[in-house]
Amino acid sequence: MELAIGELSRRTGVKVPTIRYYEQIGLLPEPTRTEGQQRRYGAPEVRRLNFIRHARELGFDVEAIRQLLDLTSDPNRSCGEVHAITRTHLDEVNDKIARLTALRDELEAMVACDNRRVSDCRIIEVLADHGQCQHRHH
Amino acid sequence: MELAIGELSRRTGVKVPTIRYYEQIGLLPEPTRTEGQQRRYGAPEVRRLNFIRHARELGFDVEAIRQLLDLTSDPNRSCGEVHAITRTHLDEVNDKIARLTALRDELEAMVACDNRRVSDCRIIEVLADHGQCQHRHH
DNA sequence: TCTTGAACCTCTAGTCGCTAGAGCATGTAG
DNA sequence: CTACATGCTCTAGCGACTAGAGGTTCAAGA
Repeated sequence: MELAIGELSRRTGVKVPTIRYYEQIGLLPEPTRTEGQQRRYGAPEVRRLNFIRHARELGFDVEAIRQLLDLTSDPNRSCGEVHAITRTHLDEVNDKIARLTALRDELEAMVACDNRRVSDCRIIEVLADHGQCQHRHH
Repeated sequence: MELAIGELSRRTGVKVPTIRYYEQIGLLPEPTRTEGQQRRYGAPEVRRLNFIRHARELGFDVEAIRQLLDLTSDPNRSCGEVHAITRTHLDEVNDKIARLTALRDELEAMVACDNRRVSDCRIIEVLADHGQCQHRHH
């Protein structure tokens, strides 16, 4: 399987310039090239790039992804190191889920209220109160 | 209540330069100033800034926040407009929750595996496989 | 009242993670 | 063997901050 960069892009949903950017910052290894210097990729790059995309969408920054990728590329390394990295994210992720769930409830309430007035919608209040730990529930 | 910018920062968790930046891009109104040109804020700014912070943390971009803020500042406007904005985000939010939940399960599995080898951890595989069938474009 | 220093001011420039465009080269399909 | 979609490099721009230089203000303590 020999994929041009455009085909890799199509299969992963990552834009062509972004793929080149990832190569530039060392997230993707330098691929083989044709005589005319065009990049050619294989199955491992598809997997790696899919991983990168999903990790990015889920809020991991490039440095964290780099660490995870480095760790897993050496399969003899102890899981404890991955533990340390993932642990940090686990709390964040749980926190995000909690707040997104609260937000979803509010958004659904707003979507349902449709013909009424904005003044009846509580989204602003609820969001503004969050950090205060004072929000009354409805 | 007359708050200096540093006090507003402490109460909202938004850094001082970020507050000035929000003013610059029009997310926060220009506040009153002292004789010596220092900004002074009141309760409404605390609320507004808290709203902005939480909305940002939950992934709303500045333009969306601006729209929500504009809409709600005119309480006679129909909820339908808010509906349109929130509706768009509702799908994204649900999608994020779903993928974060999947990630959390994987992270928890990894954290639990501790002493074993990275090769036993499935996070890379799971994340790499996620978008294989269908990807949503935002 | 005066002094001191933390906190304020403006302005410019840098960061991260892309994204777009110019201008030219390659490679595949007809 | 030619057309032209796709590829290449390079530079510059964007969103949303963040950091630093260099100077000013304000409030608390002597």
